[in-house]
Amino acid sequence: MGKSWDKVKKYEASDADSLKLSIRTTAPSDDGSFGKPTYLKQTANSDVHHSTFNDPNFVENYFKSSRLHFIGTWRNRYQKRFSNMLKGVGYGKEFVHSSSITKGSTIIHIDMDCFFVSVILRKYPDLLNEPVAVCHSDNSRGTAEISSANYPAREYGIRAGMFVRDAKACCHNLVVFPYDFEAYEEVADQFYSILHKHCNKVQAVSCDEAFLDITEYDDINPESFSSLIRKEIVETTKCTASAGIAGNMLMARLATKSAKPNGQCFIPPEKVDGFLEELPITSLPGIGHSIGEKLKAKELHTCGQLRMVSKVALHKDFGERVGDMLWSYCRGFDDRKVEVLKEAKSIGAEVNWGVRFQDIMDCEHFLIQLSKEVSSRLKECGVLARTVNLKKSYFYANSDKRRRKGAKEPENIWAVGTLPVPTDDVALIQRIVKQIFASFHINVREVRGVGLQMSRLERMELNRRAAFPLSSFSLKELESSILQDHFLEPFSH
DNA sequence: ATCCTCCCCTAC
DNA sequence: TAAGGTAGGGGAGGAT
Ligand SMILES: Nc1ccn([C@H]2C[C@H](O)[C@@H](COP(=O)(O)OP(=O)(O)OP(=O)(O)O)O2)c(=O)n1
Ligand SMILES: [Mg+2]
Ligand SMILES: [Mg+2]
Repeated sequence: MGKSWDKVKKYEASDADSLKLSIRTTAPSDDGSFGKPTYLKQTANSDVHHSTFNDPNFVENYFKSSRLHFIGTWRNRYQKRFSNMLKGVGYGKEFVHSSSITKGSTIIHIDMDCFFVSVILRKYPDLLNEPVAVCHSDNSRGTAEISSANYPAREYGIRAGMFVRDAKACCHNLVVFPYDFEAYEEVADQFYSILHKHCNKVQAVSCDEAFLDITEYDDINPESFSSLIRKEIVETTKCTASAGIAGNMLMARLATKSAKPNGQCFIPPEKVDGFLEELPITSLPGIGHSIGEKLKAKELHTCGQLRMVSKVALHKDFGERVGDMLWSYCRGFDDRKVEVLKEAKSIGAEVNWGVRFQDIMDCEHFLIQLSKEVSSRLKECGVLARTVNLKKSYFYANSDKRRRKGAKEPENIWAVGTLPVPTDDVALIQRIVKQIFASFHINVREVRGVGLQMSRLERMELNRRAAFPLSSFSLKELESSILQDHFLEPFSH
């Protein structure tokens, strides 16, 4: 608590006057727009086309178009839709089936091939062997991100996350389609219906990807079983999936990648070492850019090379858990269990695109939208939260210096408030959020992103909500107990 | 030792 | 034009 507070304080001390002024200042009165809603104003801060400036319903509309929001919120929709299938099955730890002791586990990992592209190409089968991507923009100078590229496109080096202009530079003939989130949702439903029909231990990784634990299915052949499932998926969805079969989740996942597209791969225990020997360490799940660079700096590239490094040395360089992971994964060891259900620890929403505030009113309007979003997500999950975290309120500190340096990295500021009672009430959340934001004392014109996260979650049915309805606490009471959490104290005015 | 806070990292 | 969200794991370093 102390640390984050220091940050707020420090910022205020370094730029106190202009910031205080900007908070007190409403819209400039000399442009004739005073009193108009911001989205009708023309101002110098409206330098993005679609932004909080010209859309009073920005959060909702933005989320409707955001692929990352679609991916990020998919799990909640899945858990609701498949709650029947998920309830009865335990948390994966409860008991060890006898066959896993005698012959080890059998895990299938299954993942749709170039998912977003496959879904749209159902309507354009002629393009199946042409380079195709899904992206918001088809502008060959655009900076929209490629979401998914099919395998012909990947031959040109096109990858998810690339700017469309770079993808077009790789392949002049790249065909770009827009998103169709409803269709992805539908296909994902069909995909999971099939998986749950065939297996009772399904761990959903994402809308196009899952682990199946078939250890208990003694009398089936894993490869035929996997084939059968893939066949049913392609017949039902008209999209192909690839699968990996192995003795643990790690090897099954790596097997899938090697089998793509539209294939499957079984890695028996005796083939594990050979499979890993030349595999780049960066292909291991959990090893991304940062750890990959560290390893590269040590001239470590393949899993085979990594095996030469002692566990002690890995602990020293990467910490205990990451060190253990590297040591185990490069040997093909992985003792994670397929887990059907995991309880959420936090629920939040954030926007870091198109955020442009002219004045404090815009900011508050935006915070109300975010609060509504989070409140309704808490309700959907049947969960109440005690901690409000107005986090990652990005802004360019002291604009000029930073921007001229070309440093696009925004700085963060955040503060936490703890409620005396867990809540999902939108009015209460709004109130607290507004207070926290007011305490930031930042120039709202510099804000480029806002996030609201709630944690310390409690399941609704375990909570004695009926006995203590929110209305039995006055807002004043709640606010004073939040103040005791002393994140507002130093700025109380 | 263990926990907590404030981050960074990773994956889709 | 363009939609850079979401959630969990875990490390460093300090508090207990
Ligand atoms: N950076 C990313 C990664 C993924 N996705 C979306 C689009 C993908 O179609 C979907 C599934 O992600 P995958 O990692 O499974 O990628 P694909 O299914 O597209 O390709 P692959 O055949 O490698 O699985 O998630 C995205 O929008 N942005
Ligand atoms: Mg996929
Ligand atoms: Mg996937």
